[in-house]
Amino acid sequence: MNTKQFHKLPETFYQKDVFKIAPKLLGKYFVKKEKQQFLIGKIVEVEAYADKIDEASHSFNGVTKRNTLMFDSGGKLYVYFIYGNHFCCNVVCDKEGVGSAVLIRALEPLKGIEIMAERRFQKNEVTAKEFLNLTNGPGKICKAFNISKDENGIDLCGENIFLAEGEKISKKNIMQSPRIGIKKSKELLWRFYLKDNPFVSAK
DNA sequence: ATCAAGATTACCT
DNA sequence: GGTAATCTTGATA
Repeated sequence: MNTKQFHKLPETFYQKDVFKIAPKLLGKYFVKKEKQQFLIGKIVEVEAYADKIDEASHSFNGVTKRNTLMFDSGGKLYVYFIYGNHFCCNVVCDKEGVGSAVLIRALEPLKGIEIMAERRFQKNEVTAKEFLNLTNGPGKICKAFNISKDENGIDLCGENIFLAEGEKISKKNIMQSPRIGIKKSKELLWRFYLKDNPFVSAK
């Protein structure tokens, strides 16, 4: 298996408004190339984070040491550490100077499931219930895909971690809701997820 | 220097 | 459905 068989998303895909990109990420494949094999998950839930108008965003108050990548040009991976335990990964959007990114909240595991299971549950077989629980949350995705501080800033147009064309999603299957786990800017409906997909983190 | 909050998760009742 | 765990970051002094 090599990367040629994937239709990798081009740089131009990412250099647009975050609010346009977020729903388009649904159905795309999130791919990580590892020594042993590829890990692949279909994106089923995301959240958009913007600057200036978005009080919940890390970028709301301008550039800091942590959020610098959000202001970089689109097509990078922004990884941050939260609650003393978890990493979350985001797709940086728009042109340089705009502080926006899309949080990847849930994946449907497609390939490399044994590796994900080992990292999440310390065993390579999973029950049906555990399968649904593998990557249905931002911290769980990073654990299963072994993504941490070291992956912060990775170029999504490179060979290591990238997004690829996946399933075609019809508009009527895209649900919209308030974002999860935030206190400010709750009124913005910037969470997008696939209707009836069992790997979505919450209703 | 100090401190409170946080884009979560797992485990409990 | 509620909450403890856990520690980095950014704001304030």
